Amino acid sequence: MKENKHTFLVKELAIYCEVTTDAIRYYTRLGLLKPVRDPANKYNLYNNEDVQKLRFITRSKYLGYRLNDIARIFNDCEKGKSPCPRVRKIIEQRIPENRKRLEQLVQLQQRMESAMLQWDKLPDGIPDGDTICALIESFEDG
Amino acid sequence: MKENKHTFLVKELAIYCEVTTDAIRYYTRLGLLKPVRDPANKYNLYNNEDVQKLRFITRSKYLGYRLNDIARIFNDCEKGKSPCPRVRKIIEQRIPENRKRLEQLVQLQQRMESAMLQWDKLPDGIPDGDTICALIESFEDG
DNA sequence: CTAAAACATATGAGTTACACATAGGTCAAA
DNA sequence: TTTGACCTATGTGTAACTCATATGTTTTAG
Repeated sequence: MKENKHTFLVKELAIYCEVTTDAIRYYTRLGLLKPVRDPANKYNLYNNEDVQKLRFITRSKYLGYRLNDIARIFNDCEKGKSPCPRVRKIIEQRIPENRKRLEQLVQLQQRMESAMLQWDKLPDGIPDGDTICALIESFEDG
Repeated sequence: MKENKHTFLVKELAIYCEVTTDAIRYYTRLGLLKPVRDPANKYNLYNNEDVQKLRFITRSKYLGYRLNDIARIFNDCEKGKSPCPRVRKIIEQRIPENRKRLEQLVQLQQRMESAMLQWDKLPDGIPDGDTICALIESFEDG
């Protein structure tokens, strides 16, 4: 008995699922959500399936999936194919990617903090022909 | 006696400074580099000042500055104004921003790894009306 | 009844820093 | 002279929206 035929206008769906109307419209443009058009006024009518999909999108993004990953997942489902192998494969790629990105950001953070410390003792420079910014040009790693 | 009037074509500069020609052209489009045009063939001729600027760009990016930050820094210099106060202010903003981003990525990493572990024991699901992807929908934090 | 407020639509620009592709002009070597 | 390597400008694609614009619709207040 899941025949709950409730429909939502975009803002109602936004409030219900705690996302912005802009995001919903964007997902709709991408074809991730497929609302029915009210012929009277051309408004988009979203239903329970869209609620489920939208929640799925939110959860997927929370796990690092991108919108085009999600599009492919939906595609698998429409063809009656299990999306799970794809889902596993994507996360296996994304974990090392993210680890790398993380390490880069950690190092950037260290450089920035190190620069701040070094610069605390330095005066501001006046631009001459040789120097653009005394602070940046004097920075040394380590 | 720094009157070294050597000039570089784009690829020469690229090799000399270890950046791509595309990047140099992009910086040039943005106005960060201002090569002289050879009237004979309309090629861009970069000089020592451009070498200095290009190296400055590379160092600045290494410290987390963005191209439009760098544009403003160059602007200060052209007006004879010290860019240092701006440089300090930017890095003070960027450090907490980056820390926040870093924390988000750490948490994402934890979620992804946690998901991988949970999913190792789970079979692939077949799409039915209720489930899109059994793995993603079964994921629980913590 | 009407006018304004609050909602809806589509569409295009802006964000970041390039990489890549296209179409075409230039130059050196074989 | 042709070929290959170089140069130019310009447009597209990337990620996931947000914001702005112009315009149509529905509801509500006066």
